This record gives sequence, C-alpha cells and structure tokens, in this order.
Amino acid sequence: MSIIKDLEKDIKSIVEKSGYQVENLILQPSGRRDLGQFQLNDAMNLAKVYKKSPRVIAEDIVKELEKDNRFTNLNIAGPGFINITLTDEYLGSLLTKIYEDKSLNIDKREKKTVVLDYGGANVAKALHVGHLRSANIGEALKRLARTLGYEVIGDAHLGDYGRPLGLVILEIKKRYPNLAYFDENYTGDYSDVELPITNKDLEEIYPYASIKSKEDEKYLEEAREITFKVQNHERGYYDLWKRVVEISKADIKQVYDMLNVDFDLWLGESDAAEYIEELTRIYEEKNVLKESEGALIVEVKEEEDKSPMPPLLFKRSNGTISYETTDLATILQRKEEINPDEIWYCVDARQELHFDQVFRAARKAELVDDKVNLEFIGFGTMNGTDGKPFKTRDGGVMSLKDLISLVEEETRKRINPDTVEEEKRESVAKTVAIATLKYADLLPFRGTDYIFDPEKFSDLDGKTGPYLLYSTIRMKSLLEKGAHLKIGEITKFKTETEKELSLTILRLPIILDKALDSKSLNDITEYIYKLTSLYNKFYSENKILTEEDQELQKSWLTLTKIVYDINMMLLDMLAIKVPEKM
RNA sequence: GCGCUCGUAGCUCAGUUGGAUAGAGUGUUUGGCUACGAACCAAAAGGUCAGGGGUUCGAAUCCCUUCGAGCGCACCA
Repeated sequence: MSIIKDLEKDIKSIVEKSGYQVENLILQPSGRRDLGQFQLNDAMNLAKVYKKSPRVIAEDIVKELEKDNRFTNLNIAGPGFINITLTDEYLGSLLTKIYEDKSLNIDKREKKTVVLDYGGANVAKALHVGHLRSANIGEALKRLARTLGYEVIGDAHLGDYGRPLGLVILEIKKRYPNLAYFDENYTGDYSDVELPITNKDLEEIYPYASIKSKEDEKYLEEAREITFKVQNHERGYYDLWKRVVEISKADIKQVYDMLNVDFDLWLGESDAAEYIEELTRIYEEKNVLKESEGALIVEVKEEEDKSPMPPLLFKRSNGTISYETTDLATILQRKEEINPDEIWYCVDARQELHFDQVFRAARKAELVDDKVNLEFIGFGTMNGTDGKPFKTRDGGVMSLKDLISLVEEETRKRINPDTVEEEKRESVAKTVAIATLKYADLLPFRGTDYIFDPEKFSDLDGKTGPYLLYSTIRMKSLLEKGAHLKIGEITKFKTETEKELSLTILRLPIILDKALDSKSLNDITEYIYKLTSLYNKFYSENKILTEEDQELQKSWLTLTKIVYDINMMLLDMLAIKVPEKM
C-alpha cells in the first residue's frame, strides 16, 4: 500500500479511537495552506450522524490526533475543518522511504485482463488530426492500467471492412481493368502480380470514390456488389483487398510509430468476420433476431428507456453485414481467443449510442459473461476555431503527418546548438514536436470537445510538452553534475516550496488511481505540470550544487532525484519520449 | 420532435462522489540571466462560474426552469 493511503488509514483509526465511525476518510490537501497541509472534513458530516456540534466532534478528534507526534499545528477552523500538518522530520522520512522504494508511492490493483480497442485507423485512409485523440488517450490508458497491475492487450482494430473496401476496389477496377485480380480466367498466384498502387494513391482513391458514390447511384450499386464479393472471399477481389490492406497498414503503422503508439494486436474488422457464422448461429439459437423490412435486427429497447433506442441492424436487406455486427463478432472473437475481464473502447463520443446498442445486443445473446465489463470510453471532438470539426483552410482534413511537420518546424528553431550535436537535431526536433502535440492533446478532460488551433498546438512556452522535457532534462543534468555528492536521505527543509513539493510527491498514488477510475489522462498531465513547476520554483530559489550545508544539499539532491524519476515514469506513461538534450 | 453533452478570466482549458478566499496556461503590464540549462522564475491586472429559483451549516458542483451551443437518433462506418 502507498504511504499516503497508509497515512489515511492511520488517521481513520485515530478518528475511530476518538469515538466516531467514518466510512471513507479522505485526507485532502488543505484549501487553506496557511492553516495546515491537509484538511479533514469529516466532523461536519459526522455532526448529522451523532447529532452533535461539528466543532465538538472536531475537538474530540484533534485531542486524539495530538497524542501522535507525527502531526503538528493541529487546528480547527470554520464550521469544523480540521487542519493537519506533518512534522518536518516525519515528512522527510516519508520522502526518504519513497527514494528507497518507488513502489511505496503507487497502489497496485488486483490483476485483470483488459482488451483495449483504440486507434480508429481505417484502411486506405490517411490518419488525420481526428485520430490523434484515440491514439494518445488509448496508448496512455494502456500504460497507466499496466502500471497499476492490469494486463492490457491493445488492439488497433483496423477498419478494413464494409463499404469503403468496395469503393476502393471498384475504383481500382475502373482505373486498372486489366489487372489479373479482375481476370476470371486467371489461375496463378496473386502474390506475383505487380500492383501499380502506392499508399499515396489509396489516399486519393478513397475520397474520390466516396464522393462519386454519393453522386452516382449506379457507381454505389457496383461498390455494394464488390463489397459483397469481398465479404464472401470471392477469389481475386478478396485477394486484392488483402494486398490493399497490407499497403495501407504499413503506412498507418509508420505514423503510429512516430506517436510512440504500439499495438499488441493489429486485428481488423475483417478478422472478426470469421466469427460471423458462429455469431449468427448463437443469435438464432437465442432467438433474438427479428425480420424487419427485409433486414435482420435485434431489438435492444428497454422499458425504462427515455432516449431513442433504435434496433441493432444485424444484417442489411441486401445481405451485407453492418458494422454493429462486426463489433459483435469482435466481442465473440475476443471472448474465445483472449477471454478478457473487461473490454474498453476508446472511441469518439459520438459513437455512444452505437456502442450502447452493441453492448445490449451482446448481453441479450450472452456473448460474454455478466461479470465482463464492456466499457465505452468516449472522447470529445477536435473542433476548429469556428466551433465545427476541424478543417484546414482549403476545407480539407489535416493529416497527422502534416501536423507533426508543422510543429516540428517550430521546435527545430528552438534547439540549443551548444548542447545538441548537429546530427541529432532533426530527431530531437521530432521528439519535442511529438511531445508538444501529445501533451496538448491530453491536457483537456477526455470527454471535452476542444478547439484545435494548429498555432496554439505549436506553442512551446508555458504549460506544454517542451516545458516538461526541458525541466526534466535540466534535473538530469543537475544530478549528473552532482553525481559525486551525497544523496539518499531527506532530513531538512529550507523553504515551504520544498515541503509543498514533497506533499505533491506523496499525492501521486491518488492521482493515478483517479486517472484510471475516470479513464482520463488530464489528472496526470495536470499533476506532472504541478510537480514540475513546483520543482522549477525550488530550483530557482536555491543553488543546489554550491550549497554549503551538506545535510541540506543531500536533501535537495534526493528530492531532485525523486521528482526526476516520477517525471520520467509519467512521461513514459503518456508515451512521451525524453531526449538526452534539447 | 426525443435524447445526450456542455456554457467558468480577452483566448484555450482545469476544478463537479457538495467544503474554507473559483485555479492554470496564454495574452497584457512589469522585474530577474557573464547559465547547477532563461523552452525558466517572480509580480500586477483580469470572474454577477450563461440568467432565475430551490435543497444545504456550506453550491461552479445536486434539483427545477429559461436562454444559448455542439452532437446523436437502423440498411454509411
């Protein structure tokens, strides 16, 4: 158990010793730092239960707390707030313990297997700014959950099924009608066939076909037919699709690599398609499929629903499979291949209704055990400065690659030529650019729609990724220069800043816990900024390496090392890399 | 129409299982480098927490209501 949780438990038992039962005692930072480091609000709540004045209860509790020599400056304020301050010796000893054993500043949870579905990439479509959030949030959530003891399997769940594939193949057929893939008499091996199509072509072909299908009914019908052929593994069409997926996947992977996003599985919707037969059989056996207007549906509406709840479309009237059904098949696939305790979906908040339907339909056919938690982790939309989904000046979407280059232009200008060797500057510029983007994206609460302004994303001062990298590198540099000095114990504080910093360090486990509960990273991005800026304040107040009081110097270096280690851990959790120099 | 999410400083956002004096960055004004790395630090100014009502010892947070915004409502994914 973490030190802060231990302390909470101790205080809880002290409160109980004073004669009061508390359900859930929370030791929170005092809102009045002039009165104490922590505050207890329980006296006010207990007043109702025990029908006593909260001040009297607070006095009883304080009387008991005073017997403990770890606390000092105990006082009661306002209606009954109890303020608690730790003695310097005690606070220092707690920090020393953390220096010696980092695991004392983290609360592991019981092991669970989780499949995390994130990324949102689609075949034949370039990753654009809209994909940033799922990638960043999903990756960080995965790392956070692993740090707290879960086994997490990240799945890219590539969008490689449905109508888009029909459109792409159709357009390829229009442009290259003589390809062996379209030759019914061809009996050879398709891997020998030369395909004159690059990823760049695909990125142009799909939007072209998509627009055309909206204007040309006949074209759309042809695409539907091809979709059907591919979904039925028809020779030639299916093989070409596989090729297209490979080309596209290689490019997508490259962008995810840049973002330090790493999937354990690169399964796609089409892999789940293997399970559709079995899925259909289960749904037929459970007798939950209904025919409606020529299509097969699952009713998912419940009595107490206030909101509209349309039925889940299982099979379209033209025989093709909807994406609701591939999502159900994916659940079945994960159940059979992985058997997870939870499945998390890190996707756009606008898909909430869709997943609500899918989860209900899954429960209805008992695809997974009741205990298995299916969780929708929706994130907000990135809007432009006009409040509408972000578009570039010419009205198009901005690709992630373009965005990265844009920010990179700014970071390149700021690299210190005295510390970074010339041949490393390009890669450092890229690392800092990625940090800028990721941090800016993870700063708002997950569910918030936020305004995306490329210029603001390129800002390198203040509460930004570069600030954190710069500060962390400076800590490291300091530790290296002071490597010959004593370190390992905190026995002395000179100013309030150091104590504040120490208290912030102690709060880490609570922050991690909260972040995993809310499945949002903004608690962590806020925390790391708070910790770093407090450290920078401390840094500017003192000259550590030239300090003559050796005990103080030792305490300071130890504090530096603890903060440095936490920063490195948290940045890694956010999938932000720290360059050696910048 | 029904439903979901939201409205906090000039701008971008935190803060909501109810706690004391509502925070941060940016922008504006100002001070601090012959460096333990200034992509830093310090200070000032900036708020009827959309409006109104209610519950409570206590409300940005919970309830009701008005106004405003975004999103979603089966054969696209």
